[in-house]
Amino acid sequence: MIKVDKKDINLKESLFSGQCFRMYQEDDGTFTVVLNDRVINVQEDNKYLIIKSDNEDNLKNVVTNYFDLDRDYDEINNYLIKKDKSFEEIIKKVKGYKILKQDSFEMLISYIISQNNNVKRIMKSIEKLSELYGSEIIFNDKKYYLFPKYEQIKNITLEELRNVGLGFRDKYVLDALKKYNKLKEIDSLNTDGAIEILMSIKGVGLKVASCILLFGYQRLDVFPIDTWVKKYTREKYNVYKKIDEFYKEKYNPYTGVAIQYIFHVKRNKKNN
DNA sequence: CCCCAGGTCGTCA
DNA sequence: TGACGACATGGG
Repeated sequence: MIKVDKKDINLKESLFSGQCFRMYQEDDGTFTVVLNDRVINVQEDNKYLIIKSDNEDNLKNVVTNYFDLDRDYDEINNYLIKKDKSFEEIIKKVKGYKILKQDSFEMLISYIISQNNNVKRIMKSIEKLSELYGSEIIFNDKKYYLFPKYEQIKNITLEELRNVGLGFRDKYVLDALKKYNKLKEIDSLNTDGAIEILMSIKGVGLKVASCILLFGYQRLDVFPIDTWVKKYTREKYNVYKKIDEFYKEKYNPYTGVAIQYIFHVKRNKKNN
């Protein structure tokens, strides 16, 4: 077991905000999250995150990195407020929400699966894929399955993928695997170049590419425009077209964070 | 049964 | 460019 300073993170808001698909709230109020290479259970008090895991190697760094605890969100928030006064209200509502640093390959496949799909079924599909092809982890006497590594599914066939029940998205996943090696260029590319490479994968459009870059590559300037954000932009600013340019000018280089805040507020309102 | 899901593709004007 | 239906599957 380890303890880390939780800073100002709100665990539940960050985990259950649609960016992550491998989190579970336990009956005792703690959260279990399947990371890239291990399973963690997180309990929080006022000041600390108390972490247990099947693998305690380097655990403090792993957790600090995953929850991005070392990033100065105050600086980002102040920047957004300076750019747009209406963020004072928004930030009050989303305080503690952070963009998690998730695995890029997992995000690639997960967000391809997410298209025209609902969160429940997305989670189920990812769970199935992990069960069939990922590594098994035993933690607290329970079995968990890590999201498969590229090497574990690179030779998968369309027929095998059918068993996962991805619907029409299975051929998109296959194309992503085929083009996997090209994605290594992403780190050396600017935003537009990175988006272009991702969109060369069949089934990856602007929205999915943006999610992959924001959640899997921590490109905080990249922002997914979805139906919620479109609605908000229409209602608040009376803007219908070129929404991407509109926001980029307003909030770069933290447009991704800004749009996530807006999305998060909208979604919470719906869930009440 | 019909509707929808954090979209994208193919097609046609 | 822009609009529009199809797309697999399961939950409401």
